[in-house]
Parts: sequence; structure tokens; C-alpha cells
Amino acid sequence: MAYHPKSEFLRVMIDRGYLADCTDYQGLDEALIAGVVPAYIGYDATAKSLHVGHLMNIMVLRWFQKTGGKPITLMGGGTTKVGDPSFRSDERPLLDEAAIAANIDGMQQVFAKYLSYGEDGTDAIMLNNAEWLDGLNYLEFLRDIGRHFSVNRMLSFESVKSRLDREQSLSFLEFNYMSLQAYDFLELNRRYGCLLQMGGSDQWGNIVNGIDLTRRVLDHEIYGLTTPLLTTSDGRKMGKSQGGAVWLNGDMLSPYEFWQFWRNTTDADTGKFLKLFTELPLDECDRLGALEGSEINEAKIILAREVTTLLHGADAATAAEATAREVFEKGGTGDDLPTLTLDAAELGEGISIVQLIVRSGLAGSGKEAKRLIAEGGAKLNDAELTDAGLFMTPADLAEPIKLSAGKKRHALVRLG
RNA sequence: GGGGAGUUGGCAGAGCGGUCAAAUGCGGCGGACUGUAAAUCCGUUGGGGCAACCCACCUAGGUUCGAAUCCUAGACUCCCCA
Repeated sequence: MAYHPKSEFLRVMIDRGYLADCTDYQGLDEALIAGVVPAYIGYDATAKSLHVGHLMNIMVLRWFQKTGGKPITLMGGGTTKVGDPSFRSDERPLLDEAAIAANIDGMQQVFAKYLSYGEDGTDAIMLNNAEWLDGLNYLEFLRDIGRHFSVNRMLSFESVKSRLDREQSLSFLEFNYMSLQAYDFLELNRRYGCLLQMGGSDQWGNIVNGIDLTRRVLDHEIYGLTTPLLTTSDGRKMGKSQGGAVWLNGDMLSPYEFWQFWRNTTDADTGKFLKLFTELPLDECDRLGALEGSEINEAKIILAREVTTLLHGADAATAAEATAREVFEKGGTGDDLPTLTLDAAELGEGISIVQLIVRSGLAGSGKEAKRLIAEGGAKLNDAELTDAGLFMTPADLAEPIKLSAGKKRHALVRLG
């Protein structure tokens, strides 16, 4: 990076690896030094929880607040009704109001753990773009905003090019997404003096549009900054663990499973992840990331502990770590394993082992559970399960049982 | 409005009357090797059910001894022309 920033925020961004690109390093740097800058990141409400793919940007907001900025988390209550087509090959299903509201609710729980919200100075604020988008008048919007957009230019954006090149349809609805996001930035600048929009590098085009629009309409100079698309060292997009996305909401992925995700980080990514997802000093990250052989497992445990503590709290992180030690080092059972609790009524006469494996989340379907058993990957209290027809009666479940799928995934089943 | 193409398992994509629950690749899962890592190798991979068995190639009908494959209608998607 050629530019040597004076502001603490930009320095952190560069040093810890959060920075992919910036529209104007010097202008932004000077604005940051001059006073409290409001900056926003937008989140579409497409799922009821955020996932690790969002975590880097949340950490950026956290650092932003720590270094004297005012973070704005913008929920895409309005834009989610349109759907961002950037780098997507297909149109996503549209959600209704109720689903969007529920999703926003789930997402807000996570933000509250990383940022402190309030009214003053650098307190973060939570907004929803439905506030200004829902009431838009079409003709007014076209005349005031639409006239500043060049379709020629919009079509040249990389984010939609692949879609066009492959002759996949890009609906007019989706095509308008970028003008709406640009309008968001304009509104945030007008209402809150927001000077900076941040986002993943896939948002570059959308961000630049907002900057141009704001310059044209309000004659204000504002800035954009993007974070790199995070891939694992082998080039895959990060964020999947066994069985799906790594959700941040505890009710969708338990703290123990979250902890496990980080514990299983690839060697080569450990140092990088420590910088991006923990607040440990840089030299400590470098030292830990440079450990060789099995020693690096210690670094991964620290990574898991730090990241889990930020999200779920120190107690949850400690419990997850204790359970992991119990399960992996002693081959026992920990309290913090994902647990399926059955009540006597739903148990009735009993339940098949296949159903238990499915219900406990170790397999996605009955067939999958049977396959697991057939392949010798399923264990009941650490003994290999061979009989797929095994039927568990209430008496069999008097004591909690431990089910395992492979060596790494475990769950408890108990009567409640 | 007119003309054409298409809709197959999580995704991509073969199959075009029986040998098809359906090639192949990706993804997923399990195993081996290890360090709860990566890489590699091996296996496996539609769904429901304790089971017998049942449901499944867009939907609904039909033709056939027999249909993912043929016919009819409908839904949806894409392309081209206006």
C-alpha cells in the first residue's frame, strides 16, 4: 500500500488486512482526522441471521467505532424487496414484509454485540432504508435521481456484466437495485452527514454510484472503501462448515459449533484470521500465525476463543473450549455439545435411531443417517452403530446418550 | 403481439420408449493418512418409513404391456422480431 495514512482507522484497516480499495485515500484520511465521521455499511435482510461472511465487515465497523468513528448499520428493509443482482447468476426469490422484518430482527441481535448504540458522539445508529425507500414516488425519483444515471455506464459494471455476457436475464427490478443503493448513500449523507460507505469488494460499483450521485445532487464529496473478498488459502469462498453456513446467531449455530469452526481453520489462514477477526495485537497475531506443525493448534484455539468471546461472550467461549477438550482429548462428553431434548410425550413408545440422528442435526435426512450408519461413521456413546433399524425406547434414553457422526460432530440426546 | 428454445437430483449437465433413480463434473458426507489442519487416496451421495414398502425427471391428463423419453392442455424461464 503506497499511501501512509495519518488516521488511526485507516492505519488499522491497512495493517490488519481489511482494505481492498478506497476511492480517495487522502480525502478520506483528512476527513477522519478532522472530526467524527459517520460511515455506513448496508445489509440486506435475506436471512434470519448474519453469517461469517459478514463478520469481517462487522469487525471493520467495530474498529471504526473504536478509532473515533460513528458507525451506521443500515438494514436493507427496502432494498431487499428488490434484490441485489451483483455477481449473481440468478434472481433471488423475493421476500415478503414479514420475513424481512423477522430477518432484520435476527440481524440486529448480532450487531448489538459488536457495536455500542446510542445517541451521542460515536454511538452507532441503526437505520432501515425502508424509511425513505418505501414512500418513494416513482416519477419524482426518476426525475430527481434517475436522470443522473447513465444506463450505458451501469451496463458496463463488472457486477452485471457476467450476467449479460451469459445472456441471462437481468430484470428491470434488479437493475434498479444499484440506483436505490446509491440513493441510500445520498439520503444518509443528507440526513446524517454520512461521509463513507464501506462494503465488500463486490459492492464497489454500487458504492461508486452513490458517491457520484451525491456529488451531482448535493455537490458533496464522500468516500467509499471496500474490504477484500475473503477466501480461504486454497481459494474457496470462506464461510461454510459441516452442514452449511456458519451463522452468527446462537440459535442457528451453537457457540460450541461456532468455536469448532474457528478451531478447524486451515494452518495457512490462522495468522490472517487472527488479524481480521480478533483484536489481539498485530505482533501477537504474527507470532501465533507463524507457529509450525502441531503447535499451531494452540493458535487456532486462541483464535476460536477470541472470536467466540466477541460474539457469544467469555463464558460461552470457555464452555465451548472445555467441551472440546473433553470430547477430543479425553473422548468423553461435554455439556456444551449441541443437545436435542425430547419430552416424554413426543417420544411415546420410542423413536428410531435414524430419527434421532436427523433430529439432532447430525444428518440432513433419514437416508443420509442410514448411509452414515452403513459407512460406519455413526456412533452411539462412542460405540459404532451397525443396526440402522435400532429402536430407542424411553428406557434406553433414561440417561443422556451421545451420538456422533464421524470423528468431529457430536450431539447429546436427553429426555426433558 | 409474433416466432423459436427450454424446464432432469444441492448446482452444472447427459439421457430422448424398456437394460433409468437416471452418465459425468462440482458440492456434500464417511473412511484412510495426520495435528480436530491442508493436500492426497478410497468409498458414498434423491426423499419418506423401525420395516414391508411407498413417492419421485415442472403440473394435470392421455397413448402404450411399458414413458424422464411420445401426445394434449397448463404453468414458468430464456432468446429473436415488433
